[in-house]
Amino acid sequence: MKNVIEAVGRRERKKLETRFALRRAALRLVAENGLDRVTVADIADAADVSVRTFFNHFPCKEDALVGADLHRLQKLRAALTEQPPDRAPIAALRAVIIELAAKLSDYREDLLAEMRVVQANPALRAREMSEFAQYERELVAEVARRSGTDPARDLYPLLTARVAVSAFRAALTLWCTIDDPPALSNLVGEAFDLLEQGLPPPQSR
Amino acid sequence: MKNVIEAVGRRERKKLETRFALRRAALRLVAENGLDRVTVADIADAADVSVRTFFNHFPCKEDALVGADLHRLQKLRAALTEQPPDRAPIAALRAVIIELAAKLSDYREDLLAEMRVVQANPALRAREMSEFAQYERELVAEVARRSGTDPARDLYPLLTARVAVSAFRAALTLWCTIDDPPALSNLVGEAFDLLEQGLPPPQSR
DNA sequence: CAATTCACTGCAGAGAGTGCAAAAATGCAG
DNA sequence: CTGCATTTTTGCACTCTCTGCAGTGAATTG
Repeated sequence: MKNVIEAVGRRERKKLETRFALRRAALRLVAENGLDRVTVADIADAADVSVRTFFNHFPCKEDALVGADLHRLQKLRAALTEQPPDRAPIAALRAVIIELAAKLSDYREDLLAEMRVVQANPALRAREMSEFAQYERELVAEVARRSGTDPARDLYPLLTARVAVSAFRAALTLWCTIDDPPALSNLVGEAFDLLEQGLPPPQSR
Repeated sequence: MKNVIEAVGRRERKKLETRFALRRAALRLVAENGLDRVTVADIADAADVSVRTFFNHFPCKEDALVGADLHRLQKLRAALTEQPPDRAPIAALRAVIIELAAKLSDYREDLLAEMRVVQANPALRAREMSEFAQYERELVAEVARRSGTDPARDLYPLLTARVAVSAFRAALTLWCTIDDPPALSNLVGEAFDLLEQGLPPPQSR
């Protein structure tokens, strides 16, 4: 939840303001009372706008809480495309995901708050999962291109993309969960190390 | 969608009948018209029961279409617990998931139909994803136990469980997608082979 | 053949979400 | 500053989802 509002005109700025106000209010209320004990009317009231305005910004209550970031998604795929073509897909994925991780490091508190709310509500978990699924789908196509395989006939691209996202998710979860965590990028690196070693059991490390 | 109704009394049998009738009607109608052009009333009518009855069987419209199978979930975890303790977690996961795959082989047609509907509707995809997330959570705990690690401090169990589910999903997707596929168990085995080799790029295979 | 259990039903009501047209705020040219 | 176009916000009517409750009838039990 970035408060950094870098828009130009007042109109755009105000629009973003109400959007963030709604998002903030939604997160706060749901954290306090639980998803199904908060109505859209409550959220709109707390943000001091009408219910209709809420639905102008978000198609449904849940989207005010999880909000998929399409912009980031496209940038991720672009970054992957720009990786050197001789790099193995799993290595290329590692590089771009570590890059992404570096950008997230500043938002640990916000991510933590959001994660708590999401974890507590199955309906939100479902949304978050499908957000990650979007990432997977984008990456599958790119892995297929890089490796010259057909995702409709070969397991490799599907598996590799999904596994990479799993690594990111695992690192992110741990990073938000534990006290005094190492850098997110390091955790992501660790996860990819494990992957590239074929997930050896911890005893043999 | 198994028509195998193995219940005892007439009452139970009829209950299952209406449940399956609702499920069938829901799948058919949504396949034909799309999720948001089908109301619960439509589904109930098609299954010749009241709307209220629909909600006695399913908490929401979507659940009539994806239906998480808690029974299977518990059996999977139990199977994992019973694996020999000296087996590496990834190998134990492989074994139980291949076992699960074998049980699914008979239902390819039904799974395919369901998958088509699910793929076409983001809201259903989200639900399916969260169903898989349930699997992940069950498996995390068991991997942690087997490997003596703490899922709150170590990446290993989280990553391993999620990656195993990714392997299963990737195999399942491919199995339902391609014409004349190999046995699902073989695809799952292939996926785990790739994992245990650290996802080598296809050129080096 | 009672007595009980349980799936099913209808109804009333709260909440989610949409379409539409009017009102308010903003941006811009003269 | 002033009028005009654009965009955001708003209220209203409406459909659909989902829940609680009370009642009916068929299946089950003894």
